[in-house]
Amino acid sequence: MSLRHALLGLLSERPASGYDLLKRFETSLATVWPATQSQIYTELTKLAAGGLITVAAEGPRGRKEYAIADGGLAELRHWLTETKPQRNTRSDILLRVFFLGVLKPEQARAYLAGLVEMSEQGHEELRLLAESIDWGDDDLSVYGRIALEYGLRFNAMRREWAEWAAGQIR
Amino acid sequence: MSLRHALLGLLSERPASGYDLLKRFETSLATVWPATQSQIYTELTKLAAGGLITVAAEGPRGRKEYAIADGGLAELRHWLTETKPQRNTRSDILLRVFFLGVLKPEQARAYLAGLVEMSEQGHEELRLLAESIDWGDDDLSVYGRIALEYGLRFNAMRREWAEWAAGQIR
DNA sequence: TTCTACATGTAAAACGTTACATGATTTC
DNA sequence: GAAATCATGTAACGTTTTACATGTAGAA
Repeated sequence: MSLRHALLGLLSERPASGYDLLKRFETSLATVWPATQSQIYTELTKLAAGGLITVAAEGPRGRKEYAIADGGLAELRHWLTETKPQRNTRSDILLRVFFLGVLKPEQARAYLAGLVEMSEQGHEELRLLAESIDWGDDDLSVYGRIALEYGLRFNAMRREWAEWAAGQIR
Repeated sequence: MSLRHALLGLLSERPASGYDLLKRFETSLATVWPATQSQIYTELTKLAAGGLITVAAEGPRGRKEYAIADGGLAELRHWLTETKPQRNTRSDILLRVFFLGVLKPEQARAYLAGLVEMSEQGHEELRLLAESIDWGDDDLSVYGRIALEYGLRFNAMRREWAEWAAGQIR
């Protein structure tokens, strides 16, 4: 049920239309919480029906600009402070590792080499993104920077691990 | 669609019943690919209907022992070598970080402190697990060890990151 | 005028979780 | 004989993905 919280979170920053939010999901949230257009519009309708957000303005082409309501902000804070994050996230990358024994050693190493490359690319993309942003000391900058740093460290860790792992296979 | 591959992977090691497989999902695969009893039994029926696995033996209490068929092994190898792993995994842990700005700084730091603790616990659990296993040099040992090492490094990385992040919040 | 971007909505299918339902064998 | 474990199956519900469907406004 985190999609609704992701939407509330984005709307807590500033009012936005479904279309605006979709763009945010495709960029900053893409690596953390992917969501489709279909899902976003459906959930916005439900949130508005529940009074957690309101239609603050209507624009051209049927544009509806949503704003977070007091109840929505309370729900967002409740989620952040009172509910525990899920520990288990599915990782098909790691799941595959368990079964590499059915492949020939060189195929298993090739898989791990692919992970090295994926991690390098991921790291580089984030590095460029970090460079392109003019970081201030507002909330978005501070927490955006923290999330981005996680990505950098994660990719570096995975790269080193995959290199080490390839060396374990004889 | 990775549940079917997880099942094929486990059955490639040795024949097993739905019940046996459920236990494997609750232990070794729990952190990587959680699955419920309901899901497992349903998928096994489908895999058997598709000829990717067979009922190799029947035991007491209606026990059905499944074995992987040639087609299933081919499908498993195809998945491992020809399909790309998903990059984006949802992380509600990281999603929350984006929105910590709606909390008071001390609440945000408390959240990150919780992540430090979670990572320490995760690390410790894996360390004990690693100690308790008698590692050989068979496939399962080699790849199981590699997957476990990932968990250790991941938890260490996350712990250090969360500590650093808490220091970024004024 | 044509293309691109803006903008929304719904339906069907696939996947995942929770709950219900049942019963046999083994162990104490 | 009771309790724990082994063992399977299905129904209802919620979430996610893919696909279909439609139309407007602005830019070139």
